[in-house]
Amino acid sequence: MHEIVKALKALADPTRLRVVALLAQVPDGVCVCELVDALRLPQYQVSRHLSVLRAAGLVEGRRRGTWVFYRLRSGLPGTVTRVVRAVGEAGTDEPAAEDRRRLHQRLQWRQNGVCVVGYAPTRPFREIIPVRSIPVSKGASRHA
Amino acid sequence: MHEIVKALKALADPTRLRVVALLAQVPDGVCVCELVDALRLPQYQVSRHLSVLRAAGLVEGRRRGTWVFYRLRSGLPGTVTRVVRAVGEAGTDEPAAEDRRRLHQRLQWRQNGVCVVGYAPTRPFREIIPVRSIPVSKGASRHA
DNA sequence: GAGGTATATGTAAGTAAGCGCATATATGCA
DNA sequence: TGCATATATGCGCTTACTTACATATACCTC
Repeated sequence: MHEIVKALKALADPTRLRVVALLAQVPDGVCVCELVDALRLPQYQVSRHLSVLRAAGLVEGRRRGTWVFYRLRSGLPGTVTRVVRAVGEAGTDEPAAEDRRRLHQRLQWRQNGVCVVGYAPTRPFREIIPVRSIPVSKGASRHA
Repeated sequence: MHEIVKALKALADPTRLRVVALLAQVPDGVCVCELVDALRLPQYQVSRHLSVLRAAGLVEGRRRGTWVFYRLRSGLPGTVTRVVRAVGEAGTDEPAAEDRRRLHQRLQWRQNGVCVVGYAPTRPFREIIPVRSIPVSKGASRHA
């Protein structure tokens, strides 16, 4: 019961719902800067929300070089999984569609399946552009 | 999206989870005093939590004489329904079982399918006993 | 090591949520 | 009308959450 409450508390926030909806789109994981672009939120806010989700056991992050890729955790208790899945499918509605659009646009910039561009430095948000060229480091091509 | 956040916020509380798990047991509804006995919580707390769930659109209450019967609302958005259902099934674990046991014991006291006894006046909680005899009023036998 | 980029976090301020007590409202009955 | 029971709610207090800014940490490249 307590596990579920933790999960629900973590999910009971519009921004975190958006994050989960996006993560549900990319099973292999999304890096923070990609989320920043898709959500149009300041980086520290995205990180903070991710840490809440992580503390609740709903997501896990894996470092790959400078970047950290987050994805939904598998192997959660049945009830939690059902809730997360239901929430992930909430991407069927209005504003989530915009997030998804921006995310998929951003994913186009990946090289060898990994994120290689930063996020737009400051608000006001402008269209996403590649920031620098490929710093692909050792073993970068294994992920995704 | 906002509907879901409201629902999740309402569900993200251990007591309200217990309430929902109990309501999921009795589709026709449970009166407040029955919940008070099953949950072993002060009446004002149960009422308050029910009002939160009601404000979130998750439950509805119908008056029948002095009593108010609450039940899970039907016809919610798909995602919300899935979440509520998942949460309702959370009754599979530990402390929820005790709640269910007490609720079903309490439901035994019903006459013609309606609640006719009050709740144990004050804590410390003792075993549930009928408080007074049948005040069944007009049309009371239709419910449940 | 220096410098740059990506990500995380300490902290302070504003806001919301929960609890307890008392009390109000609503209904039934005499 | 008056009393009793069931339920709801206003209020103060405390605690938890959210945000924003600044800054720290981690990693890469040179």
